[in-house]
Amino acid sequence: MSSTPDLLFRTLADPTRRAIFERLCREGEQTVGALTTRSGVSQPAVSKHLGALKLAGLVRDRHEGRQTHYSAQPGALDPLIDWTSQMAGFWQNRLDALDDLLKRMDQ
Amino acid sequence: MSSTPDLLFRTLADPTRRAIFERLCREGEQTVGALTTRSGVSQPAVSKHLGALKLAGLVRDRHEGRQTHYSAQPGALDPLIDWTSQMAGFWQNRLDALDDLLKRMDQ
DNA sequence: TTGATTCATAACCCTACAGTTATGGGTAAG
DNA sequence: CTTACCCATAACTGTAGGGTTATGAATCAA
Repeated sequence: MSSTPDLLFRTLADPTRRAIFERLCREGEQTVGALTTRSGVSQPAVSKHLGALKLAGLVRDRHEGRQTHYSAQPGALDPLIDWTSQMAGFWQNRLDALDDLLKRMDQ
Repeated sequence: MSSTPDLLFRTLADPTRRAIFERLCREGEQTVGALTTRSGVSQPAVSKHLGALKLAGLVRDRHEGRQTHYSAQPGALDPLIDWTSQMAGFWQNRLDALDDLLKRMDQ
């Protein structure tokens, strides 16, 4: 059902890249120039990060004249949410099993 | 409230390390030797990954004789869950704002 | 047309880190 | 006591990838 979160984890692991994605989530659509401002890195670096984010399906790009607008892609984090709840579910199941065991030992 | 998910993302970005963590979640407590089996890498590599997972608070270790048992640490993924829902919340807010705008334009 | 602006790509450097083998400390077994 | 086993650490290597500068393609302005 849910696709592998591998690419998602690798893409979001870099702090600079994750910060760019967070800004797009918080403030909405941005041009590359706007994103470069206060990103702490050069414009080519930002472009590469945006390329990686796009490859992971985390952002969309929209060309308008000579500038490119990027925006966060809703739903792209779903595999991440699925994975975390699955992991959380596993130890929950074992806690339940332990609970059952204790109950059976009790009686 | 929620701590930075930076270390969590970096730690879970590696596929081998994430696979070890998944196994601990699915199958419960495991010794290093058991985890080395079918991990595809050497025992020292597994030990290093377990060290990294422990540093990120994702696993606990329990010493018993000459072997060390590792287990997934429940709740360690909470910052990750917080971060994702926060990001999801941001674009949800903007969708709501857009919705409001459209309603006001409509009347 | 010329010049300025915006972004993407190329080419390169350098560091972080995942992997390895070698080894030692601690514990159980003979 | 000696041997075998389990794990952690040290030391080293190779590579993936994030950073840079340089440059070109495309668009807008003068």
